Amino acid sequence: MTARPGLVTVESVALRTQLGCDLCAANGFDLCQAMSLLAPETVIRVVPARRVIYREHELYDEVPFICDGWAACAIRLSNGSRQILSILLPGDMVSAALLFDARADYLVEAITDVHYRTFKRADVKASLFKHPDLFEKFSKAFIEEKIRADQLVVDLGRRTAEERIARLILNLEDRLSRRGMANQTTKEIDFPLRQHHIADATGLTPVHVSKVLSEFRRSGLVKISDRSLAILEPARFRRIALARR
Amino acid sequence: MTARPGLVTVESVALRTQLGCDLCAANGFDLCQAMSLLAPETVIRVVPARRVIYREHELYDEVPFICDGWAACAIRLSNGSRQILSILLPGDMVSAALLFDARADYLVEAITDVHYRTFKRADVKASLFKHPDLFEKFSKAFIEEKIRADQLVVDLGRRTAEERIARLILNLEDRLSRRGMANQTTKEIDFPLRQHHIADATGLTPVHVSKVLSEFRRSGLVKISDRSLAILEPARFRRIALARR
DNA sequence: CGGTGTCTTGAATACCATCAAGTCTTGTGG
DNA sequence: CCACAAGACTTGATGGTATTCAAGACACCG
Repeated sequence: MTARPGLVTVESVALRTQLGCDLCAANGFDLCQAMSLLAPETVIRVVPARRVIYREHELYDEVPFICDGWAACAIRLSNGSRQILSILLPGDMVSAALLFDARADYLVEAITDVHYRTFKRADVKASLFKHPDLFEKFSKAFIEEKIRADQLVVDLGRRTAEERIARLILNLEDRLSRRGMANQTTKEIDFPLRQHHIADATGLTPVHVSKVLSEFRRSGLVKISDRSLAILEPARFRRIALARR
Repeated sequence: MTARPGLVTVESVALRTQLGCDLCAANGFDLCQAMSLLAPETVIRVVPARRVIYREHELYDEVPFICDGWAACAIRLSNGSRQILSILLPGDMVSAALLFDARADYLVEAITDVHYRTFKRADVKASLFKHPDLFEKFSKAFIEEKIRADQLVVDLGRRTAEERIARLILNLEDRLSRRGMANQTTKEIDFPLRQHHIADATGLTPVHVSKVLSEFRRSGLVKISDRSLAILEPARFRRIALARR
């Protein structure tokens, strides 16, 4: 998910055709790979950080998948505040809900430079019936999405700021590891999130996120620098996140 | 969803066989009705209020549907606090996640006396492939579930206590109306929720729920008495719930 | 070099939790 | 049927967590 400047053109959206998923940062993660086998030739769109990929209240007949980079799927309120529903990593489908509901009120925004591709809603649905194994993969992805949403509800409803932030970080670390995107030895991960992303994902304010993270650093739990993160004391950190399982 | 004492036996779980859904309080709501056509003969279980229907960490090969009464689907933390993920009304499937994941950590508890039936996981999955229209209904139900979960995330992350409670009430009123379970003229609805249910559903404490509801009553917004509820000033009430859309 | 975005820190405040006491209702067993 | 226990709700006092407001440091970019 490091920037690949060569592909980011002056255009807000650059188009690029290629076979397969040579660039896939997620090492052929599950669902996206399975879909790619059925539709190997697609355009891959490239957008710079902070740009909107998917705007609420607009109609799309496509579902985006993240090939490279980080993005955020959020809901925006009329007063400007936002709640991030999920941080999207390479290999992630934006949301299974988009497959069946063309008018979901999601706002998807690139966090880093993002490469993404799309599959046509109708194509995906047709494939589901023809390929039971794809159906299985798809169901699993959807269930996982739902379970994570439910966990987020518990986090926001019943956990403190410290717990929420620690859990977010551990969650990301876990998801990156499963993609082979965490440094196996140093346990260091790319961490392009701004503090306001963390705030929007945890239902807090950027100011308070700053204070909690400072406290984490001061007590030697984590190291955050230069858009990368390392958990220095995994055991103690996990204890914060899982204090109340 | 009023109690039907005749069916509640001394047993904690009474069994009763019947054809179709004569008792269905949801007037043949959507998904459950569709399933019933495929499997008309089932047992209907009856449990008294406050009893557990589905316990976390246990394995089931069945998915429960609510025929009559109210239930709550929650996640419980080790310190005893709970977060209710959804209030289940007649016609509701407990959670589509149970269809694909036998080990979801949900705790389902009866709020009123509850009649429910179950369908075997394998049967449902098989039917999905054979009957595309059922697949459609099912997908819709799942998507709705997800969208409501996402909305709940926004509520807990970005809304005040007043907004959360008002939205919960309006949500329930809406869902009951669509089932023909709200009094068309008086706009009154059965409202068996205890304040601790509201607290667990909104991420608040029972004490604070009491204070907010008292304020709602004092300002003439709602009337709550005898386990039923009426929104006295819908316009003003909606303004609280939708202040920030 | 101004502008914008990011982060930090401190002070004041708001919102909601916690604690506690008391009322009232509901259910239960003697 | 009564006595007692448990659950449900209310209200006030107090406290803690997180927000809001504000100001300043720093980096990056055009």
